[in-house]
Amino acid sequence: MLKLTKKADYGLMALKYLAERPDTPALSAKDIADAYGIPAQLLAKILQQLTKKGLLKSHAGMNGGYALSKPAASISAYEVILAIDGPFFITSCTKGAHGCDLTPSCTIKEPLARVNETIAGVLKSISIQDLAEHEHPSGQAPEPKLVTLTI
Amino acid sequence: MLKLTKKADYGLMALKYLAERPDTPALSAKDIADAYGIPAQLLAKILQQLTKKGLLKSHAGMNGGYALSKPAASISAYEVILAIDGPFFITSCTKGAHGCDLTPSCTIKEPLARVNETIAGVLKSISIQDLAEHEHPSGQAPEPKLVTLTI
DNA sequence: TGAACCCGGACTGTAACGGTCGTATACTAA
DNA sequence: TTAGTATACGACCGTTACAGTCCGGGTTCA
Ligand code: SF4
Ligand code: SF4
Repeated sequence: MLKLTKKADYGLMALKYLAERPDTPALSAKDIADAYGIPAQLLAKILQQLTKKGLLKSHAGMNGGYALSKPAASISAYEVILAIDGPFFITSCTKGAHGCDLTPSCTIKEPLARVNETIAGVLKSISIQDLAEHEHPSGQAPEPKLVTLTI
Repeated sequence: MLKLTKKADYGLMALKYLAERPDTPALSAKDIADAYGIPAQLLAKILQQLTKKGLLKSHAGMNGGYALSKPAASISAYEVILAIDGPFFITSCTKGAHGCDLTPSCTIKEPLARVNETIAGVLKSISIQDLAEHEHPSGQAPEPKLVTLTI
């Protein structure tokens, strides 16, 4: 419950890895997979999905691989999760697929939808660059962000 | 991914239902289940868990049932989820159970832990009373809350 | 006593997740 | 031109967690 998919997890790791090496033209899926110990074939598929959604640019052939299609600061964790796992909802009453059948009688779906929106806001406010820059050696506090929650 | 369990969902509904009827001594699991269309046996087990965690008080026998053990304002959604689904983590590297095996090489677990903490904060700031009072007929905005996020 | 209620474990079907395999395609360096 | 390196894509499968059911107990009260 309320757990991130490992695929999304891996995707974030890969993007961070790319963000830390902005000068390299492209990195192959195998390179990134080896760097962390992620199953290579699985990572490959994840990167393909990210490419299809426009977050990455791919290049086949020798010395090919993947590169960010946007600056790291303008890629949010939300986009990544969305691209990999599809639209995400805290509850099962999504209106899209087969939602729960007691939607009409339910009285908490509106409040929960706000919570959903809030969490999405949290994810949206985190960029890949935030992840890549997470080293604060001198101990100074990084940028704190504010999220508003309205029940 | 990132989806609330239906059990937790049902638990929140039940607590809200109880919070709206503070005068009744006790309500049986079947009563609440019938009110919404939740499978009765399933709800029963959920309420038992909540009782074991101290969020509810139970009373067996005729005219028995469940009642809140605390005022609705002091029960957070976080507690409910925690009681039903156990300690929740966004990632799989919990250190408790069988976490993912690439924890040592992973470079994003600390930032994600902060995100986890933030989401937990969101849940903690929502009380059952907030859910029960969600009717704003006159259209006035309800209490907005602030959550700080530090990457 | 018995009806109405709580308690708890065992059990099962289903679907999503994590991961693998195989093959087709694209590019490029030699 | 050809070999090698890479992406692209779909099919496949084992495991696990979730949602729900069943049943044999205990309690309380009328
Ligand atoms: S309708 Fe209510 S019970 Fe059903 S998934 Fe949505 S919030 Fe949960
Ligand atoms: S260690 Fe890294 S990859 Fe593994 S679960 Fe934690 S965050 Fe995800």
